[in-house]
Amino acid sequence: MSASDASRARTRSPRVKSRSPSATAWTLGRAAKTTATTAHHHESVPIRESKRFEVPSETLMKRMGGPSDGKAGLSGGFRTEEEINQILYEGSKGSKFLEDQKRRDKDTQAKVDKLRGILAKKLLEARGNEEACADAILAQLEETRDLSRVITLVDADAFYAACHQLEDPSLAGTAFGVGGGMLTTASYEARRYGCRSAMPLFLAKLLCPHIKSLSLKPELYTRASKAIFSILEKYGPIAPASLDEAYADMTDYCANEGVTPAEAVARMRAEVYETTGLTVSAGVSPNKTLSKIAADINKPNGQFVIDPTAEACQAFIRDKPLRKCYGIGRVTEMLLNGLGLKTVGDIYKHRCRLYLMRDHLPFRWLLSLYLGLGSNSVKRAKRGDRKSYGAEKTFHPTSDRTELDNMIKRIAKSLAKDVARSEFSGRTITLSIKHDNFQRVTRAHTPGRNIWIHSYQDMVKYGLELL
Amino acid sequence: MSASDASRARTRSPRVKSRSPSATAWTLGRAAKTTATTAHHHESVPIRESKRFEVPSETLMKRMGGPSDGKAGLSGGFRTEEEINQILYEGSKGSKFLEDQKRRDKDTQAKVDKLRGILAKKLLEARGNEEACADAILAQLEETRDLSRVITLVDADAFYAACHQLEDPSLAGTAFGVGGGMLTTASYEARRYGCRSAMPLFLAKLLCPHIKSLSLKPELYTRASKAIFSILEKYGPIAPASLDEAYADMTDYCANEGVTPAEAVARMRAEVYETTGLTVSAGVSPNKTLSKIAADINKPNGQFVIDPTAEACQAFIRDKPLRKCYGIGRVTEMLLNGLGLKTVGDIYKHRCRLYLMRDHLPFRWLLSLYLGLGSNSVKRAKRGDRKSYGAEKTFHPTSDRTELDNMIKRIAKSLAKDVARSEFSGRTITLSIKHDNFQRVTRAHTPGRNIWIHSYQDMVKYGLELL
DNA sequence: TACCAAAGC
DNA sequence: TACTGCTTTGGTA
DNA sequence: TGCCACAAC
DNA sequence: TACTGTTGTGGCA
Ligand SMILES: Nc1ncnc2c1ncn2[C@H]1C[C@H](O)[C@@H](COP(=O)(O)OP(=O)(O)OP(=O)(O)O)O1
Ligand SMILES: Nc1ncnc2c1ncn2[C@H]1C[C@H](O)[C@@H](COP(=O)(O)OP(=O)(O)OP(=O)(O)O)O1
Ligand SMILES: [Mg+2]
Ligand SMILES: [Mg+2]
Repeated sequence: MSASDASRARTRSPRVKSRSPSATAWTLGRAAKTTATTAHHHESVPIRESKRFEVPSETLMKRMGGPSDGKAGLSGGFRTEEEINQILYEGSKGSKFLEDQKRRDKDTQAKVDKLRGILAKKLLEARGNEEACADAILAQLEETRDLSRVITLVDADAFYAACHQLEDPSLAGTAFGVGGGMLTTASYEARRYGCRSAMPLFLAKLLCPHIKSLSLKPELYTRASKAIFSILEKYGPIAPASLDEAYADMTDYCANEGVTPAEAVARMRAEVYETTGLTVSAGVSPNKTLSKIAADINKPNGQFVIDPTAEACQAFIRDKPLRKCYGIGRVTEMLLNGLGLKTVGDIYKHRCRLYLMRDHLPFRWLLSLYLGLGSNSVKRAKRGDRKSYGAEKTFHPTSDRTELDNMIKRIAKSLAKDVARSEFSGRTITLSIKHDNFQRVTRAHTPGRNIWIHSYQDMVKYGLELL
Repeated sequence: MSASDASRARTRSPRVKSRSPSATAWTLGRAAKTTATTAHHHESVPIRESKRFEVPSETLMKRMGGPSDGKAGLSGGFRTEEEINQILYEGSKGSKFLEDQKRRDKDTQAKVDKLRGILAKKLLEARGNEEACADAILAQLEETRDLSRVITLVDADAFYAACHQLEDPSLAGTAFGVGGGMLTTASYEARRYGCRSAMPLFLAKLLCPHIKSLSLKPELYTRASKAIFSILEKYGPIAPASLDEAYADMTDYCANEGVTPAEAVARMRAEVYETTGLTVSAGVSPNKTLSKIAADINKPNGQFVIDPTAEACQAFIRDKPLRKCYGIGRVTEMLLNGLGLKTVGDIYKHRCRLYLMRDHLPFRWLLSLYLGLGSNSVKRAKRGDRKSYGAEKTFHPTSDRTELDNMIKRIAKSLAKDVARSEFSGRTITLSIKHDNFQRVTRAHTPGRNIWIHSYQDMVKYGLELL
């Protein structure tokens, strides 16, 4: 940090954290690293074996599938997951992205090791009452079970792709993806080859050389989204969860119409299709947690209903891999794997050790997952509830500070425009830089409790000086 | 980093590691942290219990004794170690130093947890042949045992203090320490109160209010050191390990004079005392590792001889706490404790798990420790072997960059003088800054394989620009 | 409050 | 050759 | 090579 | 109120 930077930081930036130099030292050494020294008392220690030939670990290979992989259980394709991951790995070899994936994999492995260590210690201190404690909590959670409502999750099939297909019906049945350079989704035909959301086009082409890619058309999706939601609303209160999915509370509809949930949802899906030309899939159960998982089961253009009984709920979720649950991603899955859990049912099997680990894991949430419990509150968020607006752009790596500054300013302008249009204002401005090794640093500043930021000038004034 | 820094860095400094910005993002948020949000699917999860009342951990309390504590088994004082640590803890409460100790303690605990986790995993994969493998290596190491030499470690008693006492005999029997503000050593009388090396004076006074502190007089110690070593040389080749301790190979002396090692060492110690007025303690065994530990046993002014048999060597070291071994400090001790080892004998008991952990621990070195093996090579380092020179100074924390720069330059001058006097030159210059929270950052630079640094100008030119 | 990791679409 | 852009949550200091 | 943690006196 | 100064080793990226 230069002198001028330092002084600015001192007068204003809180991120210095009152850490001041209190000593300095110089060392002048023959070399940065001294080789082959006789290590005093270690003289008799033989040299450690050198590292083995590098072979990608199983967990790293799983990472290759991208974030969406493992969640949506794709099947019926030309290749197995292993073959797909192998191709992706070969195609990624030597890239900085892969290096970053390796780093993350190592970090996660380290977390797993640490957690297992804590478990080992806790097991020694176990008092023998863990099962009783866990069971007591299970009983307490069971008390809260509410089977009275019909909660549906509706999720559009290959949403962006379907929207484009509406515009251009000749796309039907062809392999294509949406997004320039990076796929946001892939048509079901493309998925058979292994193409997925969040996959770069150049890799998708390794899997499916004839894949076509379409540019993003955001207006298309918001329009379709509104069309879908306005139909859903006829069946009960809804809570949109993203552009292409929403929860609906269809309890009253079923009661009023005297139809089963299955029938009600079938009607709703049919109406969506007839009105918009889009197919949606749905999951139905007494709560959002289960419905979310259920919606994936008969995708695309299907539905799955879980009977509103405690038994059906538990039976449904018991054998599901933990990764299927909303909130359990790659890392949490590996952590739980490390403790010996693979499926939701294992939560019960290992409730003792989970109880011991309750300070390090969301214990009660896991138990309620096992019981098939979940929230059934379906409330539409108000527009004013939105917490933040952001804008981001990736560019060719640059080490030219001026060029960087220009980029930063351009993004700020774009955000400012967005914010102005929505009449939003905030108190904390955050600037984030992604480096070409995919590491990110963020710098944030809150000028004051009552100081609201809206304009481009404000953003740059407060944000850009953070570096 | 400012524009000017960045450009300089690009042209010269390797520490940028080719990490260039590749994306920027802005986020404008309502607040830095949003409170009491309803967490989608986690809604039914109750809030975690808040942290317990803060009470210092056992390991943190052990830290209070300072680095020397636990190594040198002080005993016969007025207070127990626990009482001493309690007083030191109270005296340190609220200080940044203590915060740093807490941080380090936490880091170490995390390491322990991680290691235990790895162990747990390895235990699952255990193939059952670990004992055989370990025993094979033990046998192989046993082959290397060499009992033929008489290796002595001589270590002066309360060295700096003793030097001062020679100058001022009235200090004899009184409680005093050496060092302004920070004690480098304490007289044996002061040690009875708990005063130790590396203890700040203000804490020493809590333990021993009448302690006197003397300023450092480096010439005194180097002179005394030379005097001692020149006597040791009469008894065989020596290898100084610090100002106040040296290894001596007395094999030939014993053979030529026809005396036992005990008698030879007694003579040597007597001669040192008669000539210099300083008492030294000594350990004798077939290797440096054992002699080092042995020298502490009958301190002060005593000696301990280990018979040159495999049995005696093993019996001697078996029940010693691991911490007594050279190379096992606070962290390594805790790591080994975490694996269930406390004494050197436990290395054998747990050789199977140590074998499993051989990639994460110095396995063979630990085994040879258990066997009581060690190097017996006693070679005096040549003057030209020295690898680095350094200088460091602690000052009142400052956030004034100019003041800091001045300090940095002053230290560089002091180092340059030292280096000039010794006609040393090096290729890597390192600048280190200690902050008031005791965190350190270091920046190093090697201008080139054939570029040698000696002058103040070189140091500042290459070093100061590192920040 | 600030920073980062994880998770979702 | 090449790996997005958006929002939210939770842990930690 | 550069950076940090650990260890020792 | 307050917690050094010097040298060396070893792991990791
Ligand atoms: N990683 C991503 N980056 C950007 N946009 C994404 C990403 N994942 C999904 N989207 C967009 C495009 C998707 O069509 C839309 C809905 O996502 P999602 O429901 O998960 O998949 P999908 O609707 O395309 O297929 P399906 O639901 O049939 O599995 O959100
Ligand atoms: N942490 C330290 N910082 C600075 N100087 C130290 C430190 N520890 C020791 N010294 C100096 C002062 C000591 O007198 C000298 C020799 O150290 P050492 O042999 O460990 O203790 P000692 O000789 O003072 O007592 P004894 O050997 O009797 O236990 O080195
Ligand atoms: Mg969808
Ligand atoms: Mg000594």
